Amino acid sequence: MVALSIQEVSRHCGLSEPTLRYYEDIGLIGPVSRDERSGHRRYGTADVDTLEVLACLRAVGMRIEDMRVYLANRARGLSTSAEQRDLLLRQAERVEAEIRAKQARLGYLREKAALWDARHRGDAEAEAASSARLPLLIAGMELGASPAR
Amino acid sequence: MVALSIQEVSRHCGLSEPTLRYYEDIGLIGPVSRDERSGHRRYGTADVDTLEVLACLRAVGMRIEDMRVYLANRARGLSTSAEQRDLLLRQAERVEAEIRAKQARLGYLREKAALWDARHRGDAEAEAASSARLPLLIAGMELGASPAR
DNA sequence: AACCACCCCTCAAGCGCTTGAGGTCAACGG
DNA sequence: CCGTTGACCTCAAGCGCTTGAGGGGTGGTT
Repeated sequence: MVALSIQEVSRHCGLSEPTLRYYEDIGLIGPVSRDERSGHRRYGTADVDTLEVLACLRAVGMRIEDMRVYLANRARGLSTSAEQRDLLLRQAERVEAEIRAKQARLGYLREKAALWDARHRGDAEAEAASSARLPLLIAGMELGASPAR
Repeated sequence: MVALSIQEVSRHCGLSEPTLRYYEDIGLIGPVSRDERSGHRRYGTADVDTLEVLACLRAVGMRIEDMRVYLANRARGLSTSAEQRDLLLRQAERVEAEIRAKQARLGYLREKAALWDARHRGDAEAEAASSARLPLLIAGMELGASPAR
């Protein structure tokens, strides 16, 4: 039985140490066993496996409550496989929307930077051109879109 | 002098009503004038102009404190144009990194969905193939990357 | 006049972490 | 043997909103 420290687990699966503690606090994982004398967390293989999955789900922006559902389904095995698939596909759609939104925003940022650069250089013509392009970019953005999740 | 309601401004610039109130609370904008008898907020042209900019900056993930800097610089005019440009370009780089991270995560999600779908269909071969591809996708993700900002 | 539907208001709490303060334990060098 | 890292611990507060509770004002119907 391996018994990794919080730092090792953090590096391994890319979740910060506070996040690991937080996930334990809210009962997503664990309770994680402790080193008798120091009281430090020692993560076993099962914990790490679960955390790897959680890290990926989190990375794609899944909410905690959906993670709970996913883990519960996983524990129940095959019977829920269609549900698992749909949970993930819905999430994938959300991520795609976020990517599209971000690309639009990126265009805006770059144009706005060009505008200030033109001002900086005292290039009135370039400044006017940028100013003219900006409203189009704003129009291209889905305004209602969430900022970052 | 126009005097838009909070709902109108919200729709116009894509910030939620609570967010508009919040931005006023923390002094990013305003204080916004009020309708004498009802106490409702009435936004003027200057407010709306500022909010349009803020909506875009927020949409690209700029933090509140950077927005304050941006607005302060804007008020000071040309002298800070190079600074403005750099503030925006730094932000653009962050957004690009986020997009790359999200695309990697999307691939992971889709593969994981395929895995559960294979399980659902009882297709052991497809399941094994998906299982084999997943670790590569995980390896391709920048694990340390922030989930969404 | 009473009722309803809206729009707006102000708190207060929740979300999913991050950051920071303050303290313990274990191994190391001087 | 003492002092210093360094990794860990536990709160508590902060971030940037969102959500929800509890209420008021206005306008149009019955």
